[in-house]
Amino acid sequence: VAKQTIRVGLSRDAIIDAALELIGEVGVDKLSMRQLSARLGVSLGATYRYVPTKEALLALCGRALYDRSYRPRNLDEDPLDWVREEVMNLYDLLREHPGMAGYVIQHNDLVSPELAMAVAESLSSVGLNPSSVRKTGLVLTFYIAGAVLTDSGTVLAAMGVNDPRAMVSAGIDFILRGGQLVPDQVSKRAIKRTG
Amino acid sequence: VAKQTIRVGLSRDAIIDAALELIGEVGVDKLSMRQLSARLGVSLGATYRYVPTKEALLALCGRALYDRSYRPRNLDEDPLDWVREEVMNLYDLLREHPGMAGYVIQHNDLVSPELAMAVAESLSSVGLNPSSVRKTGLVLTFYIAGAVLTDSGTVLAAMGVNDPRAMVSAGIDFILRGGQLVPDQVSKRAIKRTG
DNA sequence: ACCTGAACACCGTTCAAGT
DNA sequence: ACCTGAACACCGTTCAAGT
Repeated sequence: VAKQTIRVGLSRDAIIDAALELIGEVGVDKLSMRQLSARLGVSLGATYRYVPTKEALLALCGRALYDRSYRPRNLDEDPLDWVREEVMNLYDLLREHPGMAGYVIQHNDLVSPELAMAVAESLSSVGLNPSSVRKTGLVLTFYIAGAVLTDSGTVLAAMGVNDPRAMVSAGIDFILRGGQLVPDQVSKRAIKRTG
Repeated sequence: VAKQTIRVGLSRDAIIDAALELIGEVGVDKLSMRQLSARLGVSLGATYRYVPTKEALLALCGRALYDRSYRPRNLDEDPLDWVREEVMNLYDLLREHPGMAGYVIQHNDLVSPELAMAVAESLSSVGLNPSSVRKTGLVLTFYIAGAVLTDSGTVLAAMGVNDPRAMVSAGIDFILRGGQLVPDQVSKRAIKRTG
């Protein structure tokens, strides 16, 4: 039978985009290489030309999600505000792609180091000493991981909270301020920008 | 052919134990119902008599892990010490069962509510007001989730930490004390047991 | 060079059939 | 009642064959 092979112009980026789109609809668990190839209008083997394995594809998707959430900090921007916004961006994106959060954190070479770096940088630029940067950064990084990983909506609902996003953000402030137990004047002095 | 069916005495608990054992060896990803049945010396169908689905089995394993980590608090025990130990117990168990952490948190009806409850209870018994209990509890819960989920060893190594377990524990103290930014006398007053 | 589609070795799940 | 093992519908991955 005569059958012409159309030049599809497939690319790794196109595959990642389609994968994230599909994940947004059905979640990571139900993503299959066959379904993905079908959506791309391409045979199964074609997809495997650009992506060595499903695992690798998911890693690429995780990285893509982080890249999409990333916005460089403006020089005149408060570092802590910036961290807060970065985290909420990632939070929203991960929530739009069910199952990616769990995947992203288990392969923590993806976003964790960069996030931790950004957090540490912003903390030290706010005037904290190295020791405080380390400890606060540690707590903040794990807090973010937990808040972003856990379906915080469910957990927070169980705790009587009805606005997850606001509450997660409040938790960030809590940590950045060194905890609610701190008297006001202390936290203000510590958080106020130095420049 | 003559073939006798031996009474195996299979049970749900035996299946969970074997599953956790297997997970400890190969991780959640490579656990298969066939391999599990083989280890139990039982046919595939037999396992499905006691466990409706693989998903359900994993949920049961998550709960079993939490139950194993749980130790009731002694009346004369410092509530915060108890929380710290509980968390580290769970931390160790999850680390011994690769992939369970990610699973446990995604199905957060498993351990999160009880952990959050235990945390909140111990915080209020230490003398914090309801508002502080909520905020500290929130942060602590997500921190624990993150610390336990993330392969903290890798992340901490990237941050120049060489003893993950101690560092995770230190993070708990950091939160319980309301952060390192707190002057000593404040944290001591806040953390000192009331009784 | 790029793509197809059949094939392989596995899954999770079900269910008639055995004792 | 409890268990078996074959069958079904899917996977991820590979690779000869086509253009």
